[in-house]
Amino acid sequence: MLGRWKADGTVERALALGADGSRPVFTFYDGPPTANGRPGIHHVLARTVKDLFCRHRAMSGFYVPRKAGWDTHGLPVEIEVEKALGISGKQDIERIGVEEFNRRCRESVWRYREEWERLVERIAHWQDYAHPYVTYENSYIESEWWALKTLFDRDLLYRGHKILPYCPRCGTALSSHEVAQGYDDVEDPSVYLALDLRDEAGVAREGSGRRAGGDGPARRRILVWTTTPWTLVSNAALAVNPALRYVEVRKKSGRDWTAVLAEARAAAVLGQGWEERWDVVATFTGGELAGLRYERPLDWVAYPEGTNHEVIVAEDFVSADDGTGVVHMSPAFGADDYAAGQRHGLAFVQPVNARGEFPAEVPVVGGRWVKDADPLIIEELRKRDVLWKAGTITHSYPHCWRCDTPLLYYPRTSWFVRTTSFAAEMLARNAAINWVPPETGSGRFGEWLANNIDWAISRDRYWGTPLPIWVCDRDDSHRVAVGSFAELARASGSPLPEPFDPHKPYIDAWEIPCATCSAGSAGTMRRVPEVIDAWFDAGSMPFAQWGYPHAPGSIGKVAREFPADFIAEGVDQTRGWFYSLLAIATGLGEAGGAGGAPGGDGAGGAGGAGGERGGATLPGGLPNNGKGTPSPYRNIVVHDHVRDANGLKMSKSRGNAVDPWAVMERHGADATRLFLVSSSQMWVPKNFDERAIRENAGRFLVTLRNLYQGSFAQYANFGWEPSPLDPLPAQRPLLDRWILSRLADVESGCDAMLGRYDATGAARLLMDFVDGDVSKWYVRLARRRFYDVTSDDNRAAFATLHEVLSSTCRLLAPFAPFVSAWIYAALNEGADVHTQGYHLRGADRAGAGRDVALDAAMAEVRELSRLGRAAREEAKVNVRQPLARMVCVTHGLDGAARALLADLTPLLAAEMNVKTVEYANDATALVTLAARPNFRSLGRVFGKATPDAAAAVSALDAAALRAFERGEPVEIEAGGRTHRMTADDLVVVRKASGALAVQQEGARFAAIDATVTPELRDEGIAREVVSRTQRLRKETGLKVSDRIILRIAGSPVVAGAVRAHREWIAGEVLARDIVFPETMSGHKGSVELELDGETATIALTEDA
RNA sequence: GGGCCAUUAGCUCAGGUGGUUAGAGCGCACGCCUGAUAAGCGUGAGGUCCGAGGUUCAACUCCUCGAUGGCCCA
Repeated sequence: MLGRWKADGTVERALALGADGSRPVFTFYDGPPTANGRPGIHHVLARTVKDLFCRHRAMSGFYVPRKAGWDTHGLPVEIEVEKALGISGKQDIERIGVEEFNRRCRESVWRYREEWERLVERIAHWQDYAHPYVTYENSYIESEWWALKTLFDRDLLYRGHKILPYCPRCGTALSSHEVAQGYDDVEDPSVYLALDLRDEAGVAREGSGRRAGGDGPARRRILVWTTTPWTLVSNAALAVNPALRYVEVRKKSGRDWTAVLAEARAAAVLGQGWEERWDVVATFTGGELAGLRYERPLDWVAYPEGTNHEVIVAEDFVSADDGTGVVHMSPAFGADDYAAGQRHGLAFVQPVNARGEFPAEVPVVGGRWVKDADPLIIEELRKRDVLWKAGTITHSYPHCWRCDTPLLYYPRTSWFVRTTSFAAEMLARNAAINWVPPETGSGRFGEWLANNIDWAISRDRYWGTPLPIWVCDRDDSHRVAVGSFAELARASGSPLPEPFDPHKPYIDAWEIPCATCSAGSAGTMRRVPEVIDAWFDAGSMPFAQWGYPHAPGSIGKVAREFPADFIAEGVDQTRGWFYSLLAIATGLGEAGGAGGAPGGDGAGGAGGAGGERGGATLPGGLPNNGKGTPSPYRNIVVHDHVRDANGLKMSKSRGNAVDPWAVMERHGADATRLFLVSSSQMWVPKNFDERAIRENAGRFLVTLRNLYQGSFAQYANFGWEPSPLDPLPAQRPLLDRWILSRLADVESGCDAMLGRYDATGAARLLMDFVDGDVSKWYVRLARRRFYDVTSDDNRAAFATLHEVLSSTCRLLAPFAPFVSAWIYAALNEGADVHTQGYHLRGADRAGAGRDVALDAAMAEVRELSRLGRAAREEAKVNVRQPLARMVCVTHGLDGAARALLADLTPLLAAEMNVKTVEYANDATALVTLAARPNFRSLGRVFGKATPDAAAAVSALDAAALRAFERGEPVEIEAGGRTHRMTADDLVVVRKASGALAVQQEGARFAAIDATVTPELRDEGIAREVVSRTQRLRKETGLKVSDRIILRIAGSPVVAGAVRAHREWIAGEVLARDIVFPETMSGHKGSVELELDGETATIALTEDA
């Protein structure tokens, strides 16, 4: 198929279908993968999901733009190159030179591109890889510059501090991804301090606290816990939880001081049974403690002027799970601390250098590595009488994954997008997104948004989109953001070189005369050194993939294709791409609402605000194309990860990663795709067991192929092809109408499920249909009709099977594009299934819609035959032995279905190989009635007495039940209460009794009369002879149309049976004659038979 | 350390709002079929519903605590 597609340009044609504006647009955005790692099996899942829904929508009549993309910037790329060069850390990179380093990064990105593209082709992920967006290309970067400038101009981009995990040995901050690799259990100090509260306006005097006795002692202390004593040097505040209860306690043995701590921590800090040794002299809420002042433990470093310090603040993050419920705050060394410091204007003291050492001028610990300073600090605290107790604790702490140095949380200058200022808007937009599954949107993502903090987008690295902000060397408050390359040329006064590379180090050479400075003493503006977070690259793709707004035509493109109707990625993207898309789109706002807040109505799809060149009049936001919501994606499918067969994460180090190529080789792309979506819902973690591919999806595909090759193609050679001579569906036999009805039902079911992004449901529905209805029932029962080439009935059977198989291919195409294309083309003169409509509606297939009554009747027949077979099994009479009669009791059919059941009875009789089928009623001796109680209904009435009531219902006799069915009142008594039965309270079941072989299930049963009369026996023998002869024909290698002479020798019983059914046997096995020689001895190819205790020998010769 | 999700037959999975007999497919066993044959059909055996408490007349289902695995944070 791949070869044919390539030769025909099938993929390109399909992708372009409707691009001329003839179809409504259904936009897909591809989350860009990095090509500097090999694709794994989880990528096959991701690609399958993307392809599947896009393909379905394209087949359903949409134009589906799906531009591929590559993520090419960022730390992972840099690390890859560092490894390749055998270097580590920024010093090494600077030594090699940024120019050379970035050149290698640019190459490294494409290391596996070819493999990626081959895999994508192999799994038939139809996407435009010929024109991908690449995040390092100039037009992409320029587009981001526009976005960053837009944010800057709206005061949404600012410079601040961020506390980052930092490795003092490598001199670099680590990303969260890197930090996550380095957690390790270590033993750290566990230090409790008792700090003096200052005697100022106390809470007690406000009357809000409750004091148990006396005026309070002279000395009041508050208990504080920390595992990083070295940060006490920069202590600025203490934090309490406003909602927690705190107690002030006094030791019973000594009355000279008190201590304050969280009530919930008292037992842990003061010891079990603390109430016996301590008096509670007051209780407060954390909120009441806020505002109190205290003495800091160490005064080695001065606080900056005008800052707040040595004060108790209330913060929600303080927990009662460990420590004392009072947290030591050092804004320079903790993210929570820093945030609180911002809120309360706390002193920012940073007495540690970039190597993680205290400067020499700090007393006691000067020149020490911070961790080595801990013991000295503890000793100092003891001397100063602020140490309560000191011990150690084992907990997990992050370390540098490269050099194993403990990381410090360290303040770095960083650029931020002020996402907090539009967090509410993001939440509102999120609420309009259809998340699949919904809980990811409301839960994981929603909570993340609710706790949103400003987005730190700068990185002190090399290979990334440079932050286009120039700062004046005279006054660093003079800043300008550059929104396009033309603007840079204009501002700097020098034209762009050819070629122009906006990456480091070249971009850093561009200088701009400062326009803000007064004339004559103008400073020079230089670019800030940072590059930006690669997530900003990814999140900019809705517009940057088209070079919006600079590139010609990009404004129209974005107007038409923003926002996406559909995206699909793994859960790990929740805080990554899903967030960056939403944050950037929300921050940029809409172009129509001139410079203002998002929410203006926009230009109603015009999207043409501003000229496309010139920079000065670039649009101030993204278009609103009238799709109703400005969220960058309207539907999102979140899939989980693929784990190994034992449920463990796949990883290189474990060696359990699965090579997708090997899987393709062994099972094929179709089976793999189908397995991945059908085996379980994609949003639960999937355990990947290769054997399961074969057993499920693989077997299904084999069945489908057999249906086509073995049942259709083999006989289609006899000359059938679709024609107006075929009977209309309404004129076809019930069996045909039934399978077409089922097909119509499955079609609308699959279409609806894919419409709401339930691929697993659709796949299972379709697979059950093909296996259960088509293969196990329709084809089996209709098989004989395919052999008789001349009749109308034969035409009906072929037309029906052709329709069923063609439609199945269309329904299957999104899941298994190869087989479905192959079979469809074979059935339909080479037509391409992928450009067909997915779902044919009633009008396209006259008179072949859903027939509910027929479905119900056939379902009943199938149930009865299942029970009937079980009954035969029980009676030990095989199916080839004809029997006289079968007696059934049906269940739950309405009038229309009951009428159809009568019409289907010949089918049931044939399937059961019985002469007659009777439907029994209550009067038959075969049936007894019994009542099954409905606990749900009875429970409402009887409560505790439900079990008794149920017993009473079960005890009702047949007479009472008949009366009940006639609508006469029937009562039961239980728990001292009399209750008149309603239809909800019980189900009347018919049970079998009598002499026949009976199987039943619930209220339905089938009984077989297993009596074999001599006539039936002869017939059985005749059928047996036919069966063996057919086998013999096959073994002899005869064609199905070859004529034979059949010879039979055997007991009188056998001979009699054969004579009695001579005509029929001859017809079945295409025998010109049946002869009965005296002996078969020596006849080559003769076969001994044992027939129901009799023996016989048969042989055949071809009749030339 | 915190949050979220999962745990049902040997395997992969179903099991609205609690209702007494917990289902399906595969695998397995046994049998059937032999004009789909490296196929097709049927029957059967397999389950302390992860564990321990609790709520209830009634718990796979609700609550609490724990175990294991996963994800995301720190």
